[in-house]
Amino acid sequence: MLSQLRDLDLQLLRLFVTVVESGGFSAAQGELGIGQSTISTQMAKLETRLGFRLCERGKAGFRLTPKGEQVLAATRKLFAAIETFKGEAQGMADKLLGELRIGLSEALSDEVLQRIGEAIGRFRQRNQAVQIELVSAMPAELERRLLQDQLQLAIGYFSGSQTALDYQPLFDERQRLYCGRQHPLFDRETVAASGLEDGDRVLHPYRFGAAGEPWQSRVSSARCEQAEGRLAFVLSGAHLGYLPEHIAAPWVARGGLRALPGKWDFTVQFRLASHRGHPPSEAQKAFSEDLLAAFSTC
Amino acid sequence: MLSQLRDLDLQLLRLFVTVVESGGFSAAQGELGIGQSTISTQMAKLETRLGFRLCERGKAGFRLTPKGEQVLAATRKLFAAIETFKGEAQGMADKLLGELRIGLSEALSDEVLQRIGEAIGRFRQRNQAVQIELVSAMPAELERRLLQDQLQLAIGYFSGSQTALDYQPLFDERQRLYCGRQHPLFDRETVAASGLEDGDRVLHPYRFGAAGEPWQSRVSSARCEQAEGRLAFVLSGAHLGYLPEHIAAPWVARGGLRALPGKWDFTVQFRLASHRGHPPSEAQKAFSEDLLAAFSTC
DNA sequence: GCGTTGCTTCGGATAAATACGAAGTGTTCT
DNA sequence: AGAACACTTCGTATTTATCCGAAGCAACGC
Repeated sequence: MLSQLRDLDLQLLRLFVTVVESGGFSAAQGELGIGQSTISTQMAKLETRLGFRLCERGKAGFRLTPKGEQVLAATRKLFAAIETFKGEAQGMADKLLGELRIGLSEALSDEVLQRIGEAIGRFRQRNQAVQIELVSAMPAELERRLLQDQLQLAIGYFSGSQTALDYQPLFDERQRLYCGRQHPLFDRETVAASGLEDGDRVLHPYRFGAAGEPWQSRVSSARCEQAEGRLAFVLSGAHLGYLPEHIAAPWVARGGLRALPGKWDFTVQFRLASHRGHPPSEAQKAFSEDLLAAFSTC
Repeated sequence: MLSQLRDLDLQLLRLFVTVVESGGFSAAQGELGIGQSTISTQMAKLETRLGFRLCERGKAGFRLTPKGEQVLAATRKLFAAIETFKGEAQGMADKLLGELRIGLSEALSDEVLQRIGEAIGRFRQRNQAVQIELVSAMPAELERRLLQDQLQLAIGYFSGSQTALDYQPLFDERQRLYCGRQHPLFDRETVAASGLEDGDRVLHPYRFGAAGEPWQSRVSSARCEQAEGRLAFVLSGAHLGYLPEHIAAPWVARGGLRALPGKWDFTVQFRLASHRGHPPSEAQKAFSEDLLAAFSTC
């Protein structure tokens, strides 16, 4: 009646419930591990805060007052709510939350997509509720977005090594030099280096990594960043160009493309990039793990 | 992750919410009235207990972590539950609860029943949720049940004054001496005291209170506790007997009964009795008040 | 570079909660 | 009547919580 139940003391309520369950003050002292005088004081404090008596505990044993009954019920409800909260907080401790935006380079092979799918599968089996967004873009764009924290992770073949970014190797992709059916070199058994010098090559405006292309042409009147566009140039018969094997393979099978000898091949390393500056979220760390695991068997 | 959130500190959670609403530690120090170093310590404590970080508060302003968002939502739910509890406890403070068993003496007049009804009406307008039970029984039985705490209150004409019971006067009931049509005294204009001595009186085995009956007969071959039975004896014409006026009135009107002169009348006091030993419940006190108020205009 | 801001950490003062035991009260049991 | 029991009250000790200010750190803006 007096004070307006300032900051209801859970410990007092817990004590009250224990006392009720024990059926008396002195009976509860074992359960609570404190002396009965303390219990008496605490109960008195609780009753003062509430403004009414919770139990009769005179001569004739221990008995809840009607209000005591009501308070007991209300307290149990409250404790249930607290348990719920604790459960939620507890379950949250080792749960992955937040969102994850992942950039993917274009023209990934089926096998790579398969493995990325596997990584997502692994991740989804974790205790998580993460919003995942996949974004396809060219490598330079991916790096830009990483630096602006629009992406947390990106998979692609990245030119140099931006010091602000962290790279981890995922897999290698073989790039071969192709010519189309109409190209003069298409029917040649052997291809001399001199024969290549005059070739008009499709340029990739984006620099491949350290493992540079073994051949640079003098002439280059075509440029395209995307593999599809480069394929079109090569199919024209007017240009030579590097393509990933998995893009060219079906055309080679149909006789529309031919790979020049292996000595001009090179491999590009696809890597997983992230922003070095900010500490990664739990979700990001976990997904990176899952990605690396999925690609570990390459 | 470490400790299992031992006894979740509401104050810490309250602080957390305030900090979020203020949008930062130093911004919250005005709101909370404590220094920012304290806020920092408290937040760190909360985060330790939960096992994870709730917010980022470096250089670039204040921002909740995903888990922080979740905890914020869970905390608000918890606070709602606490408010509910406080509301219930608060509302209980001045609410009447429990049950009330009230004994009523038999053969109450319509007017008395009317007033008891009025008392119940008053009581029900209070802030209460009391289970009321009415029990009709003879006065001796009512007193016995009061002493055994089977009843909290009883209304009746009680013989002596049991020291263990507390009595409060409610109203007076006039008892008159009646004879039936067949009785020799029925047609006498005047009735001498000597004429009464031979009357065979219906005895009431239960003693009326201090205001004893002014006439005791020598002969008494009939006894009945209930007014109805005494009425039957008197109607027989063979017995004289005391009856409450309200019981006799309709028979007098029809010429079946006649009241002997007023000098033999006496009044019985109906009283409200309760067990002196146990302190009365709030509900009992309230109902007693309402009863006394209802009868105050007698 | 240098000051500002926002937070963290440390040490120490103060206030409050929590506890115990002894003494007291009132009831019940023998 | 006296012992036993259950609780209350009182005085006090000890632990714990709470808070402040000073110093330290890192990032940002100028």
